[in-house]
Amino acid sequence: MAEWRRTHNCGELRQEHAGQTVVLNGWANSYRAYPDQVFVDLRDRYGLTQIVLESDRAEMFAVAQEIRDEWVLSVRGKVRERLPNKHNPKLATGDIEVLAEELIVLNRCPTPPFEVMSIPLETGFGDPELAGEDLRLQYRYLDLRRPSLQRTVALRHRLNKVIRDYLDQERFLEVETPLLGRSTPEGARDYLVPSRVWQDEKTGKPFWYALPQSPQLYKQLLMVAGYDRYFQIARCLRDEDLRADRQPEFTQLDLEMSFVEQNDVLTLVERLIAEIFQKCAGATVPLPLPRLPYDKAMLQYGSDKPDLRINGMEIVEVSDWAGSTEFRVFKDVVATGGRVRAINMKGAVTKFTRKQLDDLTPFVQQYGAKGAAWIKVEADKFTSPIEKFIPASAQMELRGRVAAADGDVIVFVADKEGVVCQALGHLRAHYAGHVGAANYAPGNFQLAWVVDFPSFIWDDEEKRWVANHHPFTAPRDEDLAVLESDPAKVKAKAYDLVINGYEAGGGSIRIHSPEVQGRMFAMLGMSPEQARQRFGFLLDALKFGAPPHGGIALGLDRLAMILSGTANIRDVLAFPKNQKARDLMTGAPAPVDAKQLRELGL
RNA sequence: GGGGACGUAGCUCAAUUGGUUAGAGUACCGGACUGUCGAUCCGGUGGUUGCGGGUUCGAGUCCCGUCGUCCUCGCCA
Repeated sequence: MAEWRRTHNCGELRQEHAGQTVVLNGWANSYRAYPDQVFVDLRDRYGLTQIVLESDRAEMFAVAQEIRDEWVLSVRGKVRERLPNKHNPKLATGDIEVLAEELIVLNRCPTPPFEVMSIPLETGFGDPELAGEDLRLQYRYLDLRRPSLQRTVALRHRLNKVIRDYLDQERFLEVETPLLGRSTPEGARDYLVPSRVWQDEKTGKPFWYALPQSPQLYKQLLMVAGYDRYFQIARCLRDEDLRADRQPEFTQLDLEMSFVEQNDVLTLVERLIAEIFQKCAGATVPLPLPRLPYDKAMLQYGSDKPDLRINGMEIVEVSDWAGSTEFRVFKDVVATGGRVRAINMKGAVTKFTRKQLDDLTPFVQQYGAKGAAWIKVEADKFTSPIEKFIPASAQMELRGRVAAADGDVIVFVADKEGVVCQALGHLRAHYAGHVGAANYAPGNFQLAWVVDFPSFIWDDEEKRWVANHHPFTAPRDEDLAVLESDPAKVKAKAYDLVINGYEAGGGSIRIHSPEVQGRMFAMLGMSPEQARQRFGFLLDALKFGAPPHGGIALGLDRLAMILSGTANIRDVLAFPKNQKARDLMTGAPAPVDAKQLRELGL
């Protein structure tokens, strides 16, 4: 058989190669057939090159006429400059073409279930008439041929490489930790793996491994072991319901450092982040990143991951004002310890119909609020269903409080504080684009650290304090004194990296003192025995000389989403699962043989 | 577990809001064409309107159930 292996790829030939004999391999991206000529655009990862096959080679030409989309071809031929006026500026290789002298069909392809690509790579990012996502997931290997997916796969590679290069330079060691571990009670549901070897003697049921929700425990053990700078690009698994930005298995950059305080971690990581944005998106991120206290984020933006691309539209506390109006809903909420807060949507009067204003109520009801009140601020009056409950003096005061000008729309939510935050936070994020308050231009990245998270949150159902982050997160030194007496006031040495409204990562300084760790477990309602049973090995390790340490985990899938400008996490994974955690290509999860189950005692 | 949207030709969509034989683009098949490049032109094949039931003289359209996909609340750090 003739030599068919490529000498060049489909994206690299230029005028300077004219006259050379080359061999190209690739997929037929499209074909255009004439009686005496067939044009084929040959595609690989690197680009498209036009092949011309002519009828003077009768045997070859007969085959060429059969070529259809996605056939795999090898073409030997001579590079030549295209005829005058026949250059194609849409193609990087558009100044040349390859006149085929020999054609080898490496593989035929049936008509694909959907059109892979009819548009040249360089002409646009969006693929027109993209087939349904479930169909594309079923034939993922075809979908992955599309340039936009090839770009994100390449981006993931680059992201990983930038991370490894940077952390290597910073003396970090990449260490792998087990996939098969022990289930721990806190946090998300585990994916479980039965043990064939270890079974309960009485029942014959297997014991279980758990797949890691994160390498959290291991990285702390590595710190105890003296590996003072560790990282891992680690797969994590959580058996919870999915969202557009969540997969059952996902990838974190997990890192941990010894002998550091919070600011050491933030400084090192934000330099890494700036490097990532520079090298993966060509974007310059100014350092240091803003540090935004959690309380301020919740008050102003109603979210612990605010989208800072939104200008203004900040939430204003008006509970005291609301209590002085005649509006019953406001008065009752304030009287029962709730909050009334407002957002001023600048210039929004002309942007909302009456119906759209009334639709604010069902919108906030998604988040548990009873409704949203609104006021149109016009020349010298308020227009609103609740206008009659607001005396003139209160109207004047409100204008000042929310800096209202004519043409603005003020929106209120009155409820328990948590509900108000969530409702107004989502309202702000949802309507910012509508009222033109946001700059969502591609390449606009707004990053910040959110710091000073509460250590504990009160679980109303279980009537106890639960760890906001996890039970190993260190409280701030100055809050240790009130750990037991006023837990609501205790802030943690915990931090989240927030980018464009996404939580891109989070971490904390860990407790390294067994004494403090004991107090923490006690606060969480865990007896020493229970704590020992659940985390005994870690508590033992901490006793054996644990250094002060802390770290962070960055969600690399989300980071890749942000860098590539997609809102769909499946776009940045080679082989994603769908929203019900199914792999539509392989059919997983699937039943297994009875024999396998018997061996496992199931 | 709850809420919402969607499901029509291989693919992407339409069908005047319950009315005759369900259309278009693309793909595919055949033909025409000496340079195309999202080729063009002519012709053709292709439909259990996701599935099951119901209402009606009549259902792609309305109702109930079910399956699937996406978004979302709960959940998840």
